[in-house]
Amino acid sequence: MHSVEASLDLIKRGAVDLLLEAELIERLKTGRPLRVKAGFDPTAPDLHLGHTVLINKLRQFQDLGHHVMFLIGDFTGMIGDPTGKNVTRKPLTREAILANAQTYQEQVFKILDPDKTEVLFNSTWFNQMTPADFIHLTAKHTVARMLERDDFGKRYAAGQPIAIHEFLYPLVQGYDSVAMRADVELGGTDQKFNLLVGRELQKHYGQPSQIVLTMPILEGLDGVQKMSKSLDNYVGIRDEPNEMFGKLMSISDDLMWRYFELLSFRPTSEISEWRRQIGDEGLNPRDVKFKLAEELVARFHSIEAGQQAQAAFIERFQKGALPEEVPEVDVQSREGRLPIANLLKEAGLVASTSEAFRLIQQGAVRIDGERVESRDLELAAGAHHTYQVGKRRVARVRVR
RNA sequence: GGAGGGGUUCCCGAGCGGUCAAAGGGGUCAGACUGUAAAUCUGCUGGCACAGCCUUCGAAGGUUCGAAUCCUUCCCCCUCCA
Repeated sequence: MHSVEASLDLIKRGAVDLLLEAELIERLKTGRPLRVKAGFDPTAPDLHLGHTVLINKLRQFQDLGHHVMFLIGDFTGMIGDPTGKNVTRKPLTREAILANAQTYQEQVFKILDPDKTEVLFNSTWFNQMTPADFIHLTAKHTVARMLERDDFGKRYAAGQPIAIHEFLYPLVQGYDSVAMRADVELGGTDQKFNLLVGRELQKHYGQPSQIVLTMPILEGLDGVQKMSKSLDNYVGIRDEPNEMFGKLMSISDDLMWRYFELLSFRPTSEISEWRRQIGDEGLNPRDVKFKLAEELVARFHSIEAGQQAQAAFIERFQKGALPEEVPEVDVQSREGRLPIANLLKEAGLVASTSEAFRLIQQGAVRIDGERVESRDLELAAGAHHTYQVGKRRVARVRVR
C-alpha cells in the first residue's frame, strides 16, 4: 500500500497544475482505486517522447494501483480541438480512426500495462445521444464562461470568427468525464480550460468534480521549441535503439534534467544526487546522460538494447570506431571510372553532386579514414572502400 | 459589394529593369573546440557533364537586347469599410 504522501509526491512530479489538491488527498485517503482519464486524438499515430510525458503520468497512477482509462476521441475528432492555432481538419474515416487507435495502443503499451488499462471510444456514448440530449448538454454552460477561455476571448475581442462547433468541443470533452465518471483527468497545460469544463459538467450531472492534473509540453532536442515532428527535434518512440540513444546524447546538460524529470522513472532523490555529484565531485554529466539514454532505449526496446546502444555509442564516438553495421552499396561506373561526387551521390551519402563538392571542400569526406583533398578525384571500376561523410554518414561502396 | 496591402530560395525577410542563384537573420549541414555535449568560432547552404552551363522569385502569357523587378489575365492570403 502506498501512503497518501508518497502517492501525492509521485503524482505531482513534473506536473504544472493540480486542481484541487485537497480533493485529491480526500479521495486518496479513501483507498479505493481512482478512475483516471486521459483523452487522445485519433490522428497522428506516430508518437514521440513529448507525447509520453502524459502517458508516463498515467503509468505512475497505474503503479499506484489506480484505474487508467485511455480515451480515443473518435467522436471529438470530428470537431477538432480548437486549442491554439487551428487548421481545419479533414474528417477521418471510421477505418482510419480504428487503425490509428490500434497503432496508438501498440505504442502506448510500451509504457502502460495493458491489463490495467481500459480503452474507450467516446462515440460509444455520443452516438446514442439524441439531439435533445445534446441540447440539454449545451444548456449546462454559458457563452460568457466559454469566452473566459483565453484563445476564445482573444479571438472574440479581436473580432475574429469563432464557429459554434468550436464552443462545443470543451463541452463534448467535458461530457466524456461525466460518462466515464472520472476522478482525475490528465492533459497538457493547453488543455486546462477543457479539463475544468469537465469539473463543471460533472457537478451539473450530480457527480463529484474530477481533479485536474496538467503536464508541461516537452521541449524538443533543441531545448527551446516544443518537441514536434514537423520541427524535426523529436525522438520517436519507434526510433532505432542507436538512433534514439544518439539523439538523447546530443541534448544539452540543462535539458537533460528536464528530461529526467518528465521522462525518467528513476526516483527524484537519485537524480538530485547526481546533480550534486556533478557540481561537487566533478562527475561527468555525459555519464549521467548515459543513464537517461539507456533507460529510455530500454523502455521502448529492451534492457539489452539499452546496454548495446550505449556500448555501440562508446565504440563509435568515444573510440572513433566505425559502426558495426556499415551499409554495402554498389555503384555503376561510367566507362570504367566514377568521379567521387557522383559516387557519393549514388551511394546515398549526399543529396547532390553540388553538396558533395561543398563537403569535400570543407574536409568532411574520408575514404578509408583518409581525408579527400581534391574534388576531381575519380575512382576506378573495382574500387571497394569505406566512405565517410561527416561523423554520421558511412557506407562501404564498390564501383562496378 | 467597395477600398487597400501582399505572395521571393527550408523558414522569416530585403530586393523593385542589367553588377541577382538573389542582402540579412534563423535553421540545416560541415570544420575547429569537446563529452557526437551545450555554448562559441569558421565555412557552406538550387542543380549539373562544376573556372562553365542550366532552372528558380504564386501561375500563365506579354513588353524588352535583358525581368524577381514593367504590363495583362488568373489563383491564393491579409487589412479596412458595408
